[in-house]
Amino acid sequence: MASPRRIAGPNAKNRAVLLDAAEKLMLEEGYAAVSSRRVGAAAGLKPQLVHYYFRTMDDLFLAVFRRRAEEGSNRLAQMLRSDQPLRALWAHATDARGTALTTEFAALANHRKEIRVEIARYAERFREQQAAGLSTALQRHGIDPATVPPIVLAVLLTSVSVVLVMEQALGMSAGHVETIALVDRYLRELEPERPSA
Amino acid sequence: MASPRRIAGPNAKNRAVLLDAAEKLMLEEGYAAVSSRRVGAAAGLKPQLVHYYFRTMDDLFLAVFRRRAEEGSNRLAQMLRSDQPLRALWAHATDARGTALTTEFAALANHRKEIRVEIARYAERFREQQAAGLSTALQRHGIDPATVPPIVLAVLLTSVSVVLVMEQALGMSAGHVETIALVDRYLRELEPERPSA
DNA sequence: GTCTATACTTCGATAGAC
DNA sequence: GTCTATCGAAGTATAGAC
Repeated sequence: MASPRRIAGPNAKNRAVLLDAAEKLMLEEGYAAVSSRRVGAAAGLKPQLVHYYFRTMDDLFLAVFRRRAEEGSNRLAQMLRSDQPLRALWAHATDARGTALTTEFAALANHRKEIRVEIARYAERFREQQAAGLSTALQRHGIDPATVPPIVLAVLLTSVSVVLVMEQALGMSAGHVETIALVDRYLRELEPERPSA
Repeated sequence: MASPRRIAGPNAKNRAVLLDAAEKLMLEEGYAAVSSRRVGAAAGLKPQLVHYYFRTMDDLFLAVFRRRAEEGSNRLAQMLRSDQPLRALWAHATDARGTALTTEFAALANHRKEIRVEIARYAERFREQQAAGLSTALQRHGIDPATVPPIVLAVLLTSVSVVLVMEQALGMSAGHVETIALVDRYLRELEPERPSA
């Protein structure tokens, strides 16, 4: 049975401030740095307010995730509508900030059940949507989807970009430029034209 | 200036017990669960003993890492000597336990500088060694290393296996069997024969 | 509706006892 | 050489004041 404690409504004034602070902390110092005290300090508020706006710390994490998830879905749809969807997807996937946050959430999810199911559900939906978009893009380029199934392409795209970003954060670079060169070569074959201005 | 406190020698009797407990905790509940109290309890020892055998918690993490790293290097050399090195590498990379521990260390490294540099150094060495092994393996199979540079293959191998294992832990599966099928197809082309008994 | 005083738990680490 | 008593800081969360 959950606590009967009163909690702020979804549009309360300091909610967004706390969400911003939590996301920033998470990105710069990892999810373990996201404590009520640290978030409060970063937002210029008393730590107890975190528990007024979000019942538990997990609620806070979920709220941060949902805000980004919604944005991510919209961005994906937009990229798939562009005239160079493959290039757009690759550019977005290798954007360090976004992918780093995703990785941090994946690590967090590993030992928080409630968060895990929500992230997994979102990620699966994202992948299916991505694969569907890749499928139409490949057809438009005259590629037979039987050679490399679009869903496999989606897995590869995610895998390579996630690991490149992770390793970059660690200060690693072995094989990075060569891998990126290979992807670029592949992209040039499939989407040769620069977008018309 | 470090503390003048006395610390046990490297072969003190409870050291290995604590290392085992820490590694197990890390694997099952994530690095955040590795506190002196939890490790002590899991090892059946007083929590303060953790600080006798390891000056700081970071020292403990590094000791766990080094033990596995050494084993990993040996295993890699052994796999590269086998008659089906590609298959051996892939099987090892997709082993959930080993890769999960690696990922946990990567997450930990993200916000602990000392640990980060050591992990990065090891990972770079591991990749170079892997690429060198892949290079000879490909030559033996008559593949031109210019098509797909061995170091890129090493990056791809790591990327795909890391992400598959991570997602599996989250309960995701979209595209997994298809991706594994593609890798298997590739492996069958390169290393068609079952090893002779 | 918004915020604070406060309780209770767990953390890493050290000084010093055996 | 091995272990324990103990400290101060930080963690989450609640009850209740404004």
